[in-house]
Amino acid sequence: MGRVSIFRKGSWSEEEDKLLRRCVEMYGEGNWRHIPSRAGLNRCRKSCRLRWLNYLRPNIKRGDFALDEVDLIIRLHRLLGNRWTLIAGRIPGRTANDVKNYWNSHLSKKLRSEHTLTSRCTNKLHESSNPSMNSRWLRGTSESSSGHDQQPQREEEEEEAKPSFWKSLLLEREEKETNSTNLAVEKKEMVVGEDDLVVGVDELLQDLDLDLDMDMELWGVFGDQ
DNA sequence: AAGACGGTCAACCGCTCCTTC
DNA sequence: CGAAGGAGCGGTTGACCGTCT
Repeated sequence: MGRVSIFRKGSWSEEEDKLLRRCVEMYGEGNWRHIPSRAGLNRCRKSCRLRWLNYLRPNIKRGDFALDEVDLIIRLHRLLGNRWTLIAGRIPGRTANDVKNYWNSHLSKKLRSEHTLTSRCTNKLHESSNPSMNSRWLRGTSESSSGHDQQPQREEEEEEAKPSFWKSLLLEREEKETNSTNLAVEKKEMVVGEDDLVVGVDELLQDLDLDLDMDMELWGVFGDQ
């Protein structure tokens, strides 16, 4: 016999938002068990918490992710994996849900397509003295190239400044492709690109040293030293 | 113009971790 | 020390919206 939830589900109304915001401002965050009744909401505590954290909380940034934010997400994801709250904690105004959604809808796809394009790009890298400019994905236009190599577009955007991390990402991926795809190589790759990563996440390492030390040991990153 | 399709994002679900007793 | 309940997290879903055919 299935139990029917007594709580309301689905999208939040403005009135519910107002009640929740007022309640949290009055009683503070935490104690989510009591929030629904205090606010007069027919919502479960989880729903209230999520709504507050992802939508109502002050200083939440909305809209597109800036380039440096994307940069940070990629770097942190390489270090932390899918620990979205930790990643989001390093990006002011962004929630774990935001980061997770952005990763799933933008970055994972980009990295996947990059994965398939890497071998092609790699060949060009060896031919060219200015390798990173040849791949479409580096310009953020990694749509399918319909099976055959396209002529490099030489439009004005060709000379647009390219974030250096894309270059390093490509080179790191190349390294990875060349070596192999197993976990051992993943670990090695962490070491290869370590300088770059560590510079980008110094603060994180300070804040999370215990947590990360554990991760790094698990991944063998510091074990090689 | 309209239906199909794909992308995005808010919200839910189930699991794990943490705290308290 | 173990059990129970609460809190938090990541994965997944589904509705909505824009674009394509």
